[in-house]
Amino acid sequence: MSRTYAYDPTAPASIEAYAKRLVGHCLRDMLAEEDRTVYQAGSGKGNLGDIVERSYFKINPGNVSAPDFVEAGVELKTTPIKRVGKRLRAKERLVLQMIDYDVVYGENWENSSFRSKNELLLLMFYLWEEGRASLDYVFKIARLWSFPEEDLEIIRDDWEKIVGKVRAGRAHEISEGDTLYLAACTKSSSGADRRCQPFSDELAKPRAFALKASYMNSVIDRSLSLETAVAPEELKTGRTFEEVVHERFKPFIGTTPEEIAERLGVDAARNAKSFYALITKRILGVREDKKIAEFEKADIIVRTIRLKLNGVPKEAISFKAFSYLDIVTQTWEESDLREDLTRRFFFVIYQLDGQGQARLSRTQFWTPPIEDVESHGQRCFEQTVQMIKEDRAEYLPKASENKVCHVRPHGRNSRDMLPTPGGGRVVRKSFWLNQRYMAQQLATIEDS
DNA sequence: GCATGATCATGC
DNA sequence: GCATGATCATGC
Repeated sequence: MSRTYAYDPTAPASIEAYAKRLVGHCLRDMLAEEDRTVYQAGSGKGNLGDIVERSYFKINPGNVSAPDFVEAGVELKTTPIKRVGKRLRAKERLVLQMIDYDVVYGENWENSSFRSKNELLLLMFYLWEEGRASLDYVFKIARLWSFPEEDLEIIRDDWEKIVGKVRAGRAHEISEGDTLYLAACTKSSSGADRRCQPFSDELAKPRAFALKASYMNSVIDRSLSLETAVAPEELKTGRTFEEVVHERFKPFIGTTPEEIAERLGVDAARNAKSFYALITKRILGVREDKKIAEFEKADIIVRTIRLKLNGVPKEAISFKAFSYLDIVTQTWEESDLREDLTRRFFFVIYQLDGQGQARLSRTQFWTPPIEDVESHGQRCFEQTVQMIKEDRAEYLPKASENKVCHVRPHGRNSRDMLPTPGGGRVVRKSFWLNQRYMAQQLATIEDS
């Protein structure tokens, strides 16, 4: 007998979309009458996590080593946050899994049950409030979470450290302070509860793998600062993410930024340097104080370009300033410049008329052609490094010397300087994409 | 009119 | 307080 779900239990995206329906609501709003009365009567006393699993998602997870949504490989975690001043903080650490001292010592990281069970989490954060019934806690964040590569490196080290103590017969000496993100927290019903460990006669406290509250705070920050522009349903129609994004801008083509601001209710000063960025966010349906989730996740650089009558951008495109001391230690292959030039860009392009009035012209995704990057980009980088090493940081490659990019000041003012390897100080600078080059690129990809 | 140098406004 | 993305100013 297959039961019917309000979501597709084999598809993480569908599970997440269903989970997000709970955001802004409490369980009392969402559950059928019979479910509510069960929990009010106390018979299903269980914590909020149990109620979410059984009554909201209608799953009945029992297997401790498999994820809750077995087919989708998704592990559901319901966890409280609290208000601290204006911010939302984790109320507690997030317990992921009991540590079985007799099993874990024989595992390695790659095939550990920790990894297989926690590969993809569905995090449901609710706002805990003093004195409220748990059915009335309001959910704030619902999202899939897989550990970013850089976090996973540290979590692996943490895991190794904890398992290392078990292997050394020192499970009784484990401390949460041993590790950075992943901790082995004590977990017992009674304080006197003790377990055997495989390589020592000493009894150890029962412990569980848990993400520290500080790590959960970073997850909360990363979740709240992002807002999705394109809903999963919009991609079901066979359109690509990029097509959907272009579509959003279409109704505004030919109109001025002032008109767009008016129509979308953007109340920002026209002279604000973030004016165009705000318009872009509003067109994509993202609030001002949020970042555009898809662009952040895909590392896409969003920039506004204003084209002069002759089709050349009014301004060059800057990257962030570099450190003279740091850049001379980089090789081209692993340089920040190469990384920047191999990223994808999303341009919102306005055309300026004879009076200097801008009108939205089109939007364009763009990645610098790799042959340009590996030739002109590399030459610009290597000349820059060479000249800095020769203590000539004042004379870095100019736009007239390179087809693709150049180096130019990029600081607060001419007194904003950074140390050079030669012991001097030179005005802070960065790489910039040449206006001419961008004009040529935008012209050739115009109708793609 | 463009290349280069200088600086601003904002958000974190 | 400062870095970043954006923009202004100037000199040829």
